[in-house]
Parts: sequence; structure tokens; C-alpha cells
Amino acid sequence: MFEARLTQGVLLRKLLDSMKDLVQDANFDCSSTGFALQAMDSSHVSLIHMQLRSDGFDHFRCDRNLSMGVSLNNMAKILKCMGNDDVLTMKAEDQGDSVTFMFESANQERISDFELKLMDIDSEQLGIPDTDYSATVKMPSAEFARICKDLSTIGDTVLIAVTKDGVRFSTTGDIGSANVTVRSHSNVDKPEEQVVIDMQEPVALTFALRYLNSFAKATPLSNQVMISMSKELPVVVQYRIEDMGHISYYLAPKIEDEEMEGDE
Amino acid sequence: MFEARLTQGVLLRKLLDSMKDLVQDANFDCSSTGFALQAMDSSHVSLIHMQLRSDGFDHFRCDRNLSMGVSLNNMAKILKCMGNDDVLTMKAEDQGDSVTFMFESANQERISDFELKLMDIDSEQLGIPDTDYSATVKMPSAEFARICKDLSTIGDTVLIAVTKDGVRFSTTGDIGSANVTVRSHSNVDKPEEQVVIDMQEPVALTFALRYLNSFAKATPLSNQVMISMSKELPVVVQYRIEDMGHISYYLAPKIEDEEMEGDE
DNA sequence: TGCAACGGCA
DNA sequence: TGCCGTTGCA
Repeated sequence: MFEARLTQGVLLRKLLDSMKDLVQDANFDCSSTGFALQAMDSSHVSLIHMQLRSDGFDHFRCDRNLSMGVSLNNMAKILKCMGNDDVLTMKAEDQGDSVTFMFESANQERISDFELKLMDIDSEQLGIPDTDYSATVKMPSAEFARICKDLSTIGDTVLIAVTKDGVRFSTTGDIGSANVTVRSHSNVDKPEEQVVIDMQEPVALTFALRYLNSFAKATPLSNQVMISMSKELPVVVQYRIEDMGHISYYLAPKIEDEEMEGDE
Repeated sequence: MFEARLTQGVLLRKLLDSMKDLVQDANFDCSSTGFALQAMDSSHVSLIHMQLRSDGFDHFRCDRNLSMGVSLNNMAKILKCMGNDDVLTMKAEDQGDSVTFMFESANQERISDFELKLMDIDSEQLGIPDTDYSATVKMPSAEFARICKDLSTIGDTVLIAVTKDGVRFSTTGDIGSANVTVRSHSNVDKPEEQVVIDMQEPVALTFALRYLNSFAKATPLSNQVMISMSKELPVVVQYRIEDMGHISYYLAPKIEDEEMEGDE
């Protein structure tokens, strides 16, 4: 059987809120390693990969590898019924057709359990190559979200250009154009505000803002986001979940990079 | 060229938010005097006149008079991308077809520039006669906004009647009628709450609440509003922008003044 | 479905 | 007083 206890149950709710708009149904893979999910979004353009390591849970038991197919929307609905400070326990039998979510309020005054039916879902598990990226930008997640949202009022795509000093987000649309430049900088007092650029060589790639805005739904999970890019490869937008794992989004670049690269 | 720097960039955003619902497209007139706009609303019923003096800017340069035609909606969209504490710089070439808005975050960590295409807009510049008004009421802008909003749930028009002691706002509709009377009073400790009436002779005029409610969008610009009236002349609803200028709205009275004047 | 105003909390 | 979370509207 599978049983996992998470004191910060709210984490799983945030995870579901950050995935359910992109993916309808998906398999959660439970193993002794942890609790993971990998899925393409409904339009088969972007890929989500989420992983919570077993040692991040307060209790974790998984006798046999288990693949639980769920409707992310319905699972999110159930997790909305959890109190903000509730402790979450998930349980599933090896041959069962459902998963149970138990919520315990901090003082045990209220205990709820919700059972969600499982579904059979075909899933192609894609191998994600472990790439050395040309450039990685670590920046405040809220700032990244804000930039993507702002630029979507002007255009549909964004050119992300990384140089060693900073990262520039640019777009063009009917009403005009926009550039937002964020400079690399550290602040010892406020590490959550730092912008760190780790660059082997400059990269500039164009992406559909629509997807980046969906990825930014994960902002509540971490106050920093890591954006990794290499020429002609999908960008990785990763939010680390402290002491537990991460959620990462992959999105292939648009082709017109070079054309736009010279724009101002 | 034209270049103007405003530390409180948020002021311009508030100005646009207060105009964009009334006017689609308009010309901003830049001159050594300052940055101004005058336009009729789309239904040609009311008039907006906004003026920011050059000395209110932190830097102001305008080599030649320039008339920049913009879509207020698009300009407002761009200004929404500005951070609340950002410093704003506007730039336009004399013969250019665009204006650039640059936003600098307080610590220069983030610099954005947005380019907005200019448009050719016919504008009849109306002369606004410098009238001595029969009565001027200065009152808290939030209170004026609240009264107009409240009265519009009852009726479509408001009779504003000024006597030396106070100002009465009255309306009538299908479900009943309403009067709100605000008394003149000063409070040395809280000047922003004072109601000052400067009256040569009593005035009572009727206006469409719909427009007053639009004017009240300027409430965030100032905590006081000045309402000036003379018999049979358009009312002026003016919000002062500290150390910089003002935005004023003009609206002609309805004709049925005398009929309603006796109403209670 | 996404944004804006409002109210509650820190 | 400022920020966040929620709710209501477009």
C-alpha cells in the first residue's frame, strides 16, 4: 500500500493549483523514491515534471510502485477542502481504485477524509535529458510572473535574452513594444530578492507568453524561480519546493529567434 | 525632442485611469509649459482638461511644441506595467511616430521601456472661459464619489444646490428619492476632511450622474475635489495634483433645473 | 477564464 | 498602513 503524511498539506494544494490549468488528467507515480508526476499539457506543447522526495514527507510508505491516475481538477477540488494548517495524509491500496486524502486540523479537532476515484490514463513517460544549460537565471518568482503578465498585454511571445549582466524580456504587438531588463544582483539580507545569472554563453530564445503565464501559477510554491535555457532546446522553468523537490515546466522555443534577436 | 521624468510615475497612471473611460483617443500637448490634454468625451457631452506643469517634473525638456496622439486605453495598459514606486520617464522625438515610457525601479534593478505607437487625431481645442463662479464647494473627493455612486442607485440625475451653509445633492427615481446634505466645516487637524463653501450667490443645477461618476475616477489623485458652478454654465469638477497641476471635468447642466429645485 | 475592487490580516 | 486573499464582474 501507499501512505504518505505531509504536515504542510497546503503544499500539495498549491501544486495542484499550479498544474490543473495545464493538464486535465495525469498519473501520480508513487515509489519508494517519492511522489512524482510527469505530463504534457492538453495541447501537447509543454511538459510538467513534479517531484516530491519521500524523505520530505513526515511519513512515507510505498510497498510497491503505484501509478495513480487522477483528474487533477477533481483532486484540486478536494484539496480545496483542506484547512490551511491541516496535516495531509494520502492513502491508496495497491490494487484499489481510489485514493484517500485525510485532513487533520492542527489540534485534531476536525478530521476529514475524501476519497477520489482513480482513472486509467495512458501516459507516455518522456525521458528528460539532463542538459547542461547555456544560461540559468535565478530570480524572484513574483517578478517573473509580473513580467510575463505585463508583457502579455502587449504581445503574445517573449524573447528572453540572457547576458552575463542581466536578462532582458522583450515583446512586440499591435500597440507597440516592450523591454524589461532585470539586472543580476545579490542582497545578503534578502536572498529571496536576488537575481543570479549563471551563464556559459549568451542565449536568446522566444516563447509563447500564454504558457509562461500558466507556469507562473506555481509562484506561491517558491519565492525564487530558475529559468534555464540552451539554444534550440526547451526552456526549463523550475520552482524548488524546499526540502522536498520541485516542479519544473518545459517549453520549446519558437523558431523566429534570430529574426527578433536584433530588435530593440 | 520631448523628455520628462516623474519620480512619482504612479501619478500618470492614475491620470490615465481617470480619463480612459471617458475618452478613447486624445492628443497630449507637450510644450515648455508642461504636459497637457484637452478632450471631449466620446459622446461629446463633457470635457476633460488636464495639465501638469513642467516645473512639477523632476526633469522636463521640450524643444518644440509637440502633439502626441495616443489611444488612452493602450497608454493606460502600458502604465499598468509600471511598478508602484517606479520612476517614469517619457520620451518622444519631434518627428517620431511613437512615445517611449521608461520605468525604473527604485534600486535600478529593473528597467523597462515600453514604446507606444502614436496616432493622428483631430482635436478641436475649445477655449475654456475663465469664469468667476457663483459658488465653489471644496470637499473630500471620496465623499463626493460616494454620494454620486449612492445617488445613482436611485436616479439618473442629481440636483446640486449650494447655499452658504452647505451643499445638497438630490435625486429622484422610480423607487423613491434621496437627498444628501453636506455642511460646510473646517478641521484644522484634518484639512483633507474640510468642506469649504465659497459662495457669491446660491446656485442649483442638475447633472447626469453617469458623468459625475466617471469624473470621480480621479478620486485617487487628490483627497479634495472642487466643484464650481454658475447658473446655466457647465459645472467644473476639479482635482488638484499637488505641485503639478490638475485635472478638471466640465459638464453642462440639464435644463429642468427650476422644476426640480422645489423637490425635497 | 482573467481582472479589479473589496475586506481582512499582519 | 500595506499586502494578500477572496469575491464579484467582464
